[in-house]
Amino acid sequence: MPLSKYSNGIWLVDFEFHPERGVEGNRPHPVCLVTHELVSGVTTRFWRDALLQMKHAPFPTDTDSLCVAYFASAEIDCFLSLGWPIPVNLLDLYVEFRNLTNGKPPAFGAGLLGAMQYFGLPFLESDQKTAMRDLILSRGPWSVANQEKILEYCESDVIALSKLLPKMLPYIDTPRALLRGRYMKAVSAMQNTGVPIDKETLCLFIEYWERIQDHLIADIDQAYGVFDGRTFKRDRWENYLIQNSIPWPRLESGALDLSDNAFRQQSKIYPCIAPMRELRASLSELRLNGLKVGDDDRNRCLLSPFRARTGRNQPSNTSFIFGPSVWLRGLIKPEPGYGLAYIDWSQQEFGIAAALSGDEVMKQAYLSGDPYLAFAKQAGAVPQNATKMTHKAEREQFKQCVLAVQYGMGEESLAAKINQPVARARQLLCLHKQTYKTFWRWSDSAVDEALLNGRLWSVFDWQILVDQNINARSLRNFPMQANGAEMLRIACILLVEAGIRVCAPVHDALLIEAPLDQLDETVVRAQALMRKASRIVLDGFELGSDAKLIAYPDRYMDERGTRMWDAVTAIIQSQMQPMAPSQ
DNA sequence: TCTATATCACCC
DNA sequence: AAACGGGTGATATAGA
Repeated sequence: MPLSKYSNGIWLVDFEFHPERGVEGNRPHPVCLVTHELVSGVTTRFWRDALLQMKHAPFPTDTDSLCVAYFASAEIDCFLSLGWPIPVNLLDLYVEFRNLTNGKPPAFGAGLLGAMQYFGLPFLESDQKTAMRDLILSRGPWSVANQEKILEYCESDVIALSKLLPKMLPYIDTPRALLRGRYMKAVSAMQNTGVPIDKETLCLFIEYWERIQDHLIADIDQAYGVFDGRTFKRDRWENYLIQNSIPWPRLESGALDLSDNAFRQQSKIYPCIAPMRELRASLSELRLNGLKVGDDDRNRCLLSPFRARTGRNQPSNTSFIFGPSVWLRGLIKPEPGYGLAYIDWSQQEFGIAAALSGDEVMKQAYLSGDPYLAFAKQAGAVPQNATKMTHKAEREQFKQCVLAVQYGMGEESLAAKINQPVARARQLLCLHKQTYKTFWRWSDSAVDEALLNGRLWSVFDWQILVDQNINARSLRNFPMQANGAEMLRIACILLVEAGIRVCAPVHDALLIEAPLDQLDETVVRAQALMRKASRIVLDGFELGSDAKLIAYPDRYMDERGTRMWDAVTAIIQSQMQPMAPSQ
């Protein structure tokens, strides 16, 4: 990577910060900044009061300078909090270290400490780091001595970075690294925007959840007697089964199979099981206590970019509103005067597979607008004039077959999924192989490539290092998932840079926000940019998208969750009634 | 009583 | 060895 072109310097930066008022979900409150210019070797420290006086960063952030950080979205979050212009060129050594070691996890993790250790560089002990982090999170006020300690610590990270950069340079592919850096800026913008949440209802759910559970259990468990409070007891369930002479599937380990799947199977034969299945399904955890909602009622959390091996974001399920069950997405509600849109690419992985494999038949299926039905037609399983309505069952089976192929599923699992004999599943998989021969050659070649050369990579070179015993299903899936992640990153960059407020990325979808009078027009622009992102990743092949619009005062509602949402809100209503007079 | 593991549920 | 890709996280139970 040539650094000489950056005539205004190479600036290594690190902020220390804590969430505003200590509330997770709030924007960061910068405490201090240390910069180090690589060529001159000059290090400069800035405490918060100095930072607040500045209208822009205390170093050049134009096209002729390079800003370098470790997990740069955090640094950019601080830029946004301070209202500073964002650096044009951003290099994130965290992202590059993840890419360098992806698939072979470094002994000390992917943090700065892990990277330093990996390259044989000295570094601060991790317990010292923890102590310093706690000191910063305490939010002060700090004594002069402690301020000095915090600055010292911040500086030690910047100096570490200055040692790490030269070691990593030989492995860094500049244009791609800067593209990933651009994504980190978009990540920061999305984290800064966040998802608007109906906090009132959120608080009601948390407050009433145990009462709702007790209500449901009291109703149903009297016929079984297997609950101890809110806990389902396996041995009591076993007793119930013995007493009622009901056989039950077991796991490899000999334990009862208590999955919903087992309950579903047995419910068909023993209808008395059904109510217990319903109860267990509705009791599955609420998990809302960890949701990070700021004082302005917006869900903000670390999106954890590049955490997954395929390069996907991997935010915490409890912190992020898109983590828990879909019915809880009803908590997403636009602010007055605003609307939201959830835009997802249509059959993204199928489209990626078609385009990158160059399978013309598969591309044709994608372009038909209904790949699953098109597959059934191409395979000769339904007439050419078949529709979603006339051949619903066939379409569903061909759809499940397509999904099965994407995940590398075998015939037995597919058979179970579609509730058909294994022979039928085998036939479907055969039809896929016969219909999409070019795709299958491409898929085979990914496995060969990985085993031969030890790595696989996406179009912009997100790589995975592969050892001999990795399973072939992962390898076959990697090109689809990793390039899907690549496409999402490009879309985030394009939308954010176009000034669209992106609330969150969801693997193959984006949640965006706009004032109500601009919502329709913003969605049109966003969809155009998402098409553009697909062309960039797929060498001109275009993927379509579906948009679901939500206008204030409506809330987001996923059709899969409507039933549960209505049931829960009804119980809360009934529970609240007796309290009404006192309010 | 605390921790580790297995199992399960959920997301795309 | 398993045979559904990539994940996070809660809970029940076994074990220290």
